[in-house]
Amino acid sequence: MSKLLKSYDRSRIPLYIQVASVMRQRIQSGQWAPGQRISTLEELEREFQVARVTVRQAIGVLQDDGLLHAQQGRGTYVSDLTPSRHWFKLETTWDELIESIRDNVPQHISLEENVAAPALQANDGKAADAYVLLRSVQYRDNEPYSLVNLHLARYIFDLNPKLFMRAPALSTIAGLSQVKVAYAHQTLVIGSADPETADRMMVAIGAPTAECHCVVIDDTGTAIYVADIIYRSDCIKLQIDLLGNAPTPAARMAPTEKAPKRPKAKQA
Amino acid sequence: MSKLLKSYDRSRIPLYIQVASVMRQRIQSGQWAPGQRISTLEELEREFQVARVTVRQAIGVLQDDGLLHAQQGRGTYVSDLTPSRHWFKLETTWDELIESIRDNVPQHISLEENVAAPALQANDGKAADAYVLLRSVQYRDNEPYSLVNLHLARYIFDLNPKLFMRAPALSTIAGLSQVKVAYAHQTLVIGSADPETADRMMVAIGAPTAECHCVVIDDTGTAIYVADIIYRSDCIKLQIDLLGNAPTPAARMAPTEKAPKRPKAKQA
DNA sequence: CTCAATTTGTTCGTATGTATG
DNA sequence: ACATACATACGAACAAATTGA
Repeated sequence: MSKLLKSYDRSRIPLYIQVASVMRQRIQSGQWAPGQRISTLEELEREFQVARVTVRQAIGVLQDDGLLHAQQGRGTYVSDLTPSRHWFKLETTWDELIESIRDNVPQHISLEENVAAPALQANDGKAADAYVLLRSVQYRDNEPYSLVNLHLARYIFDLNPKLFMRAPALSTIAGLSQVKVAYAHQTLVIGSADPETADRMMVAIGAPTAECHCVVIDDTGTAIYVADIIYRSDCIKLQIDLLGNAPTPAARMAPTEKAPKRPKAKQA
Repeated sequence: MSKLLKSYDRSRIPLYIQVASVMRQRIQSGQWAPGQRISTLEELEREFQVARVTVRQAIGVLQDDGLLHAQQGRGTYVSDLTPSRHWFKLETTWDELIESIRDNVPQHISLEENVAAPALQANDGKAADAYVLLRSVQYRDNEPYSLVNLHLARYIFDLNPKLFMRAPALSTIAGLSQVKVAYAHQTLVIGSADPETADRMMVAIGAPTAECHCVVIDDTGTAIYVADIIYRSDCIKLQIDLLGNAPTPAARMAPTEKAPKRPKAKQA
């Protein structure tokens, strides 16, 4: 261990992983541009206060990921085509949210008919008499990006069970004229993947996740929709318009007159 | 390595750390309640498909953190007083944001007078002629929770340099009658701590962070305030009101007399 | 009180991974 | 590339504390 292990030992994570993590960040943020030659091993040794071999291990990790390639006698270069992270935009207003998920096709894992009420937080309203639990995985480009645990009030689900199994529940609710949505909110915290999540999201156990708790409350103050959604952290981006007058195109042009548009299937 | 290394080897992070990470999550989420006896070593071995010693190492980590205590012959228990995470609420509307940071005292690191323009993203407007760079750390209960890199348009800073050094820049801008705020937005992604961030935030290198990019654009389309803020991930909570009619108490009951009256745009 | 069942604690041997100089 | 030291992980066996019958 180096003499300057100051902030390293706050973590029990292998040094070369930590170094690789920082270098990955620099590449993804553009601080190290595609095609650019990065610092020499000696410079990196000094910067990170680690042994030469440790730096090389870190570089090895990023080479495996295709982000770097080292060449003897020349130096180490950032790959020309660093795959830009494809951000999945998490919308922050009802209309945009409905619009953005309209064509999603949930890949259902299970449907449990008689389940306990979901864990409700402050301002989540009161629990309905009965819930069904819908569990699903969301895909994009055949890659899983979120795991959904949805508690749906039983009587809401019964209004159109088939549609709830086929289309995003939120869109379906928005299209049900019998349902009066009074409040809707979500909270987001950063967590880490448990074994099941890790398995389904194809990430490591303990990898960072965004945990979203989304609740819809009807005009009787009942929480009719309680979704706990776990997103992979590496594909999530929130965009928050602080003044509510964003000049973005589209977004809310069409008043969601009608129900979900019969989602077209994307993946198998 | 066990034969069932299925999702483990997606990460090169030590197994016992991964296991500890999952158990910590269960405690913090309340799935393992305070005072409760957790599964036996044998059960945990089976669940995580790891050796006994590995489970014990994970438990050791959480014992060091004061979250668990094991007793020979009895079992392993969750501590009675698991310190509930005190969330720092990240507001999502202009008025609430201003209000929430009003009394913050930034702990300045540096002020650079002649710096290059900040990296601007889509919809961030055009760059000002000159910027100053203000770097600071935010504290709460003497614990650092965020690192701020603020690019402030030079001419804005010059309007009241002393105040900008003393109070949160956003509040200051909101109180400047000369400044017309046209748009304001922020984006949030999940990242990982580089060495400097790790050092200042007192977390491990590579620990997950919330990276917030907050931009204020004036009526000439110039980005006058560009803040890149890195939060510790374990103290951040976003609360998003999807319909904009949240029945939350307080928050805005007191008509913040001095606050900016200008931007009041809000959808019904 | 003793016994047996349960549960955590300890140790050994081995193999591989991590980090230094 | 090498020699060294220490960390990680496995499986298995055994020891020690607790509990309740």
